[in-house]
Amino acid sequence: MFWADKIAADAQGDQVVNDSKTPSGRVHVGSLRGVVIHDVIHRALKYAGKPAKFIYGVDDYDALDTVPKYLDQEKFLPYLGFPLCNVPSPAETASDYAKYFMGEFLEVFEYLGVRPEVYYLRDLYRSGQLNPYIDRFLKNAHLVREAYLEVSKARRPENWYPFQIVCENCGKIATTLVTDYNGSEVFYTCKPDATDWVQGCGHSGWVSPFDGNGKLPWKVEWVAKWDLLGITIELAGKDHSQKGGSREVANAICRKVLQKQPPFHSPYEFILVNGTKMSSSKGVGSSAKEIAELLPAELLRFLMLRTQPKTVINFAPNYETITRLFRDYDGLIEKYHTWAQTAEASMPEEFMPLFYAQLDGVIQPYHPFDLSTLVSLLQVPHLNLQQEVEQRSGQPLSNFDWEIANQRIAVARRWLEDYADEEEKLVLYLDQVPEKVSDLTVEQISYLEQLIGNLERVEGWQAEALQTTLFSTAKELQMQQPIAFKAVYLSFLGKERGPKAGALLSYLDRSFVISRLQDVVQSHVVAS
RNA sequence: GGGUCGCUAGCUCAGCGGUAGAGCAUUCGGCUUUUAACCGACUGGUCUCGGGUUCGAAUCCCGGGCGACCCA
Repeated sequence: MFWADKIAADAQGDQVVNDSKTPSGRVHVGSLRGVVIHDVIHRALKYAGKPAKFIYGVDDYDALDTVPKYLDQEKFLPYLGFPLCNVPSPAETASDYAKYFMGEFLEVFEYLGVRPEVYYLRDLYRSGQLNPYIDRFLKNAHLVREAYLEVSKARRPENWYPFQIVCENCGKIATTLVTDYNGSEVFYTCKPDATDWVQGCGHSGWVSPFDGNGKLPWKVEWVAKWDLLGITIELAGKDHSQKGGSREVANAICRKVLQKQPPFHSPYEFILVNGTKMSSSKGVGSSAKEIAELLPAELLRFLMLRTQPKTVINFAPNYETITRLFRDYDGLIEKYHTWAQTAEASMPEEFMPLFYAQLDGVIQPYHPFDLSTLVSLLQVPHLNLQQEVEQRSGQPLSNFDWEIANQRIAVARRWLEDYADEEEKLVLYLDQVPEKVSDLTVEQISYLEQLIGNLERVEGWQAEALQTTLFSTAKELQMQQPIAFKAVYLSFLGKERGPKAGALLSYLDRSFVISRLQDVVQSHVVAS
């Protein structure tokens, strides 16, 4: 059974699926894995006929702990340690920092057809909804300390309380330490040495912890959210899921203080780019937004779904990875199409990743056109792409087929522009003979010699005629066609393969083509 | 130093107690014009290693190696 359906099958009663994110900066594609996983679990629940809802929390009461390098350091450094919702927005399009970056992320949600109910922690705190939990955790601070000690071996002082006040004097939340609670107010100090990345102002005093004056530490806050919102399913990235890690601490707090079972949990793996973890602070890899601009939504979902949550996804936007992704997807579409015509009862499991990759839950078959071919065609000069696509498809294309084809053309074009490196692009050797021609065999050289003569005589200089000449010359010498074509490609591209040779030559001047071929033949004579 | 997850065909992955699978690549064959693109076929694996449990292990248990990550 597909992993999400398995989770759905085991669920009893009403389900609330939750996921959350701290909007501390630009979001990486790796963060989408959790989003898609939770979305699919939610869909699987509904598919299984179980009542379920999907909510998404924005942890905007967390502190700004670093200023991302793509932002104005001078402007944002003074806000280090502030709750994210109290930091100004980098642009006027949003009211504050948290909304700005979350807004970017939510655009990607929309693009991917992920539509959870989004809630902001600032609202939960300021509206007083979390007040009962704040009171309870403060009164049971000893149990929270116990959980930390038992699970993560972290010893907290006897007067440590699980709460952080937004300093009334300097506005920071990261630097304050609560050391007492009298049932309605806490005593806190904004400590200069609380963290090694920002200094507190030294202010201290009694203040109410309620109605947004501060926040619970996030492992505790997590538990409060679970209970307040009735969350029953929440997975977490592997980083939080370690033994003694934050999720386990939260589970222990949940059991000790609330005496309730924590939600269903299972860890999921990262998405690596070129073998390293994506980190938004290091700026390695591609942002969710950038990848969403490259890949159609279904393909991006498919990327995350075809691999089980516990397996690492290695994603690099190179030729190999990208074309394989599309090929696998299109292959499944065709297979599904064949299966759907004999339509039996339930969908085989192999189609589930495809099914859940759809935005609207309907798989609409189409006549696929290979992405790698489009990448090639786009690099052939003077080519009528639409016409070429139609011709090669071998059947009339429907409007939907064209929609998909045009989408793929856009992907191929963007990939060539933004991601392809020189090795992956077509490079014409205009000024010099490629070194690789030394690989040519005697047979291939004689083919080129013969070709020179035939090309000098060819009427006009059109792609079709040239293509015919290439073939007929091979036939004259009774050569295998691939061997002949390789000789041509090596002479102009330094590679054994290339786009349609006739079209390639037609773009070049006859005199250049002939003199190049003569140079190649000559160099071979000299070398041998 | 401790821990979590992973390791299956060249590559990407499925299988998770009952005779090792898919796609792609490779190879071979075809192609009087689909030549980075078509068609057909065949290859290809002591399932990371060593023990154990079992009638039977890729699948469960223990230990080693390697990789990714987390905590110190």
